[in-house]
Amino acid sequence: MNKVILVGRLAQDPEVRYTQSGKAVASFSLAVNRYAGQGQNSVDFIPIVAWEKLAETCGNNLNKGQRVLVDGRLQIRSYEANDGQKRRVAEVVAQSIEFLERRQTPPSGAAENIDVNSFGKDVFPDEEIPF
Amino acid sequence: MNKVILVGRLAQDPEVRYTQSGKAVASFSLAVNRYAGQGQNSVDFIPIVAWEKLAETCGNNLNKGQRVLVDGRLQIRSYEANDGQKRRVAEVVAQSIEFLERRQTPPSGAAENIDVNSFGKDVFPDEEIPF
Amino acid sequence: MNKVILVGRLAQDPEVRYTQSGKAVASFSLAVNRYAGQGQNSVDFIPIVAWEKLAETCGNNLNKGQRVLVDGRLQIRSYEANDGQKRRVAEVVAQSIEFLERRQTPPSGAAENIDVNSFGKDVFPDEEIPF
Amino acid sequence: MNKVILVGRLAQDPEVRYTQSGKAVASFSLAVNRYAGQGQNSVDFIPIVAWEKLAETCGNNLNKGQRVLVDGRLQIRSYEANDGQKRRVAEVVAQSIEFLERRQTPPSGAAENIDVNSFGKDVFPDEEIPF
DNA sequence: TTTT
DNA sequence: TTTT
Repeated sequence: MNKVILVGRLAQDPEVRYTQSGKAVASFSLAVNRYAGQGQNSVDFIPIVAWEKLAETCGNNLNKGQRVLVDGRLQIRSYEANDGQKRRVAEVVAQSIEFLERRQTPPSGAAENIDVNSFGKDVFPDEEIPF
Repeated sequence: MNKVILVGRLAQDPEVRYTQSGKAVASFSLAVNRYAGQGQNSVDFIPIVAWEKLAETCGNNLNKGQRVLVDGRLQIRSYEANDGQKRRVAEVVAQSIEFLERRQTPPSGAAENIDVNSFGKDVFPDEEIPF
Repeated sequence: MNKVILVGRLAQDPEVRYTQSGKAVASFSLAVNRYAGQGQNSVDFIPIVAWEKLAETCGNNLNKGQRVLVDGRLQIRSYEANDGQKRRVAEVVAQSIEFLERRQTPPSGAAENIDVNSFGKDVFPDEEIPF
Repeated sequence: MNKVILVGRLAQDPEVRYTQSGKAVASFSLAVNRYAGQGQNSVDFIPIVAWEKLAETCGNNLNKGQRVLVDGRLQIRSYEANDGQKRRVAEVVAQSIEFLERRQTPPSGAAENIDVNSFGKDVFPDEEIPF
């Protein structure tokens, strides 16, 4: 059991890249408000990653500022930093994303609440992420 | 909504420290197995933090290897590294912990499944964590 | 661990009643869309119950049609039906409710996304529910 | 979003039946302890349903008394009672089940913590359940 | 840095 | 109908 459920707003437009094997990967930062008691609210900026069809759905339908619900798992990934040091980064690998509002600037005919529940349910190994 | 639910085993005994204001903080790494398809299982080592009464319950009742269910929220914390650089670390702030098995080496009379659901439900601001 | 997380729309205005001891209880039915594959979507109407301050917040701020996120636990309650038979009903006891959109017909100055995370965290016994 | 996460013990051995179309369906009641404050613990007996491969895994590996974690969704199902009246029943449709302890009376070589995460992820319509 |  |  490794489950994460977040509601927040995209802090940026999703970036979609492709692995060498051709898999789409979307990544963005999610601003999640933290209720810290007496009017002292703060924010966590949480890195989100989505793969394959779900990645493309994100790229095509999500924009900075939009509110979403992300259902996924928390993953710790190791990478080599510029100074040659090994560092760890945590990110949420999205398994499904629910759109909680229509996009700010509707380009085509984006319906409210596109359900992507059927995409991206697969679990991926620590494949080469191109970023 | 910022919810994390994990089932895993303590990768180490909990360390309990105290803030300057006297609050207990327990921290440990949780080994969460990842089902990566065809017998290719791997692990995420996820940093867990608990506060106050829940921290003390952890210190008194948990040991390396024990399996627990952690219910909490995902938090990104900034700190200054040794080289003066600002770095971010993700950790799960436990709101409750369910013990899924009795401890390996029962010291007193530790019952199976001590329910700590009533402790530590509070949300803490980014207070000075002493580690 | 008994956790339920639902996103849906109120199928009706909340009804607020009071127990003999004076506790507020709100109840409503939540329409939760079910993604049933190939365009075959259906709905579950799930009974929600909220207590005390959270009940009052519901009564004052929620209306039929509004979309909310409910975080709670699943409870089975026994009652005696009109024909004298004992029957069981399942309901979700809300621990917190996040408003995912401003109300349809703003009466006062209802802000978007009122956070009620701090209310209603308590667990209630099977008290006499007045309905 | 319709998510339910429960930890409890099987109140009975799973019953496995088959629909007319040949799909396996397992059902059992899960005893979930409720922490009701001051030593006043009570229990919810929650109906669980599993389909197909997951149903068979349940039938072959689970017994009364075993502790499991159920991850699923809450579903309201209508049926016609013996007296001709329409009635509703709530049940949790399991999407995955994690075994939190080895079975009481190991028949073959049941390993601890068989991971069924890869089974039963599909969502089924309100198909004819044979019970 | 790591658990079974 | 019920688990530890």
